[in-house]
Amino acid sequence: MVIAKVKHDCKDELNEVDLRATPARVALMSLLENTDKPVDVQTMIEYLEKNGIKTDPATVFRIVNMFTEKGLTKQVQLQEGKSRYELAANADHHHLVCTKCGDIQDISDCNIDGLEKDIEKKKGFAVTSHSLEFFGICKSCQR
Amino acid sequence: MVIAKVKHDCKDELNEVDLRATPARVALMSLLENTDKPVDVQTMIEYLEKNGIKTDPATVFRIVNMFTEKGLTKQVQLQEGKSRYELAANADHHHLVCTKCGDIQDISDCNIDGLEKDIEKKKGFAVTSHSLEFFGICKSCQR
DNA sequence: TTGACAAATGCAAGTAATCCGCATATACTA
DNA sequence: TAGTATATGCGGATTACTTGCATTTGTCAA
Repeated sequence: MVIAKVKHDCKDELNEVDLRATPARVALMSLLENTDKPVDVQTMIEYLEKNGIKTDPATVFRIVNMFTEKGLTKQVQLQEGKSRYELAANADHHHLVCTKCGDIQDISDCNIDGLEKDIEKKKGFAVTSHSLEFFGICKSCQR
Repeated sequence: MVIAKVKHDCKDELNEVDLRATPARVALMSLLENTDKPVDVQTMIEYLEKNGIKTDPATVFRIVNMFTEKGLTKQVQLQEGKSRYELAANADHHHLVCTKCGDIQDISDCNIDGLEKDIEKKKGFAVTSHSLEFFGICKSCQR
């Protein structure tokens, strides 16, 4: 059943958005489904290599751009000078970033929607997305 | 009096944080004081050149890093793959970024503080800062 | 099953943002 | 005004990311 779960085959998600199910894409979808924080490209490359899938950075960048364009993933920037990616389906949350150890936790229940509506009304600005991240020191780094 | 205002001399701010008042630093402080949206390094370089102040990118990066370290400025990232900087004294607001024309507007009155307190209580995470940005289409780009 | 073709990939080269070391220049201070 | 710590300029390096092109590979129809 674990197998069944993993093998539920990310191919379906890929086919749904008209993307061919190549080994690298399937593996990356699976990585994203089994990771609880946004993943950077370096980590993706290492994951692929560890799983015997030959690749190079250009391809991985193309893949995540394509995923994001097709709405499978969401690009997240946490002031690191690089991007991370998470499944769009799981993206209804925000992040707590520990500036000491780099750990990333999710938080939900932010009530930003009200603020968005306000903005639309007051500024005539059509909000399509927002980013909200908190930076600080996590529990364990506080000793 | 305009002169007086501009010449109120950013040197004071610089001296207060133990930074020497070099031409580039003074000019950049003045740029930041007279710009209503966060400024990127490219713009700073062009500004300095336009004002006859010879410089190079490494120096400007060093200056903004120093400014930020000393608390004069705040670094802002708007998903552009580069940083912008604004005066820390004016930083009690967030941004509306138009993904069509690139225009940036400020918004204030966000009430995030309550959420921050929640996080500290629930997660034991000591929040030191947060970033909140909205992306969408501005009034004029909507036609 | 297979063959054709569009779609992906690998590689090499290129760009943009940012940083670092070191020698020189310069703002402040006595 | 000289002395010194601090800034700067320059060259080179790094990292994230992109692009062009030739080759490979999913997919789908026969």
